[in-house]
Amino acid sequence: MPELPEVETALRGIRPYVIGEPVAQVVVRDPRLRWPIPKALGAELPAQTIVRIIRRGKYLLLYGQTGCAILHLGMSGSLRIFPAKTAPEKHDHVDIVFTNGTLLRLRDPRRFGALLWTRGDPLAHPLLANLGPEPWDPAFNGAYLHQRARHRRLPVKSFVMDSRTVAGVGNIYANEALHLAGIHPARRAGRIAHRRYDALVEAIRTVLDAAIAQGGTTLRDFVDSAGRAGYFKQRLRVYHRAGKPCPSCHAPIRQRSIGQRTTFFCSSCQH
DNA sequence: CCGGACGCCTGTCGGC
DNA sequence: TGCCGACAGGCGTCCG
Repeated sequence: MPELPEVETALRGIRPYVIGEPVAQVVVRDPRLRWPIPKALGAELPAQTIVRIIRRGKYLLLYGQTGCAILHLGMSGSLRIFPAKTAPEKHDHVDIVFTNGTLLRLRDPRRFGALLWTRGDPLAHPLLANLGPEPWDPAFNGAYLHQRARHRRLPVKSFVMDSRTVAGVGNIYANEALHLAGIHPARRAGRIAHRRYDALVEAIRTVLDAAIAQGGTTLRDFVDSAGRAGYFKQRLRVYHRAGKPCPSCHAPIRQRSIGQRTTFFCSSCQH
């Protein structure tokens, strides 16, 4: 599910409820996520206060005083704020209960998500150490992409979905940004001109900004911290729109698989 | 080093 | 109505 805009939506929703709140307890009903939830999380986080929350790519980092929780929502994860007495439902694997009578609840039906605990710098954790720049980082620009793509033969769509290239761009927004930039998703990354990479950087930022403004995209699972769906689905130009008219030229949107991921594009406007 | 394939897990949907 | 395969927003790991 969640790509950068959905994780950012989750962050903005939970932040006011979580920052500065002392943790009373951590309830782990099922530790079997992508990696087992470490015992240290439940042992150390209670009695601490969450002092800071940031997003890095698709990761959320919840900083306590002696360590940091690293959270990833995988394909189907979501975070909700509830009154502390609210009964859990199926797939509600973890609660972080605060002393003020609220809790932060992680639901993840497919359990591709992760919740880890580190005492060191979370940005140096192996899962985060090799992430590329954030999309709005000035270092993420056309020259950077053009340089990094040199001699690479993989499809540009796979190239931008590689988290080492840029953090946070998943399947939906890669499709959308490539359409906005007029670049065919199967084009070899090393055969795209510098100027077209300038356009792609702008397109990625535009699409992500717009999606965040709509509270993300809900295809099925995703809800924000208050349980509301995101509305960017209504603005999708190509994703899940096979056979429907291209918003630019009205030619039918095509669908094929690239890099084992479903890909949507307009063969008339994207080259 | 690079690019592609696989597998993790559960739920849903379409076709027969 | 029921069953069965295909597919789904991610990504670490393995293989050639």
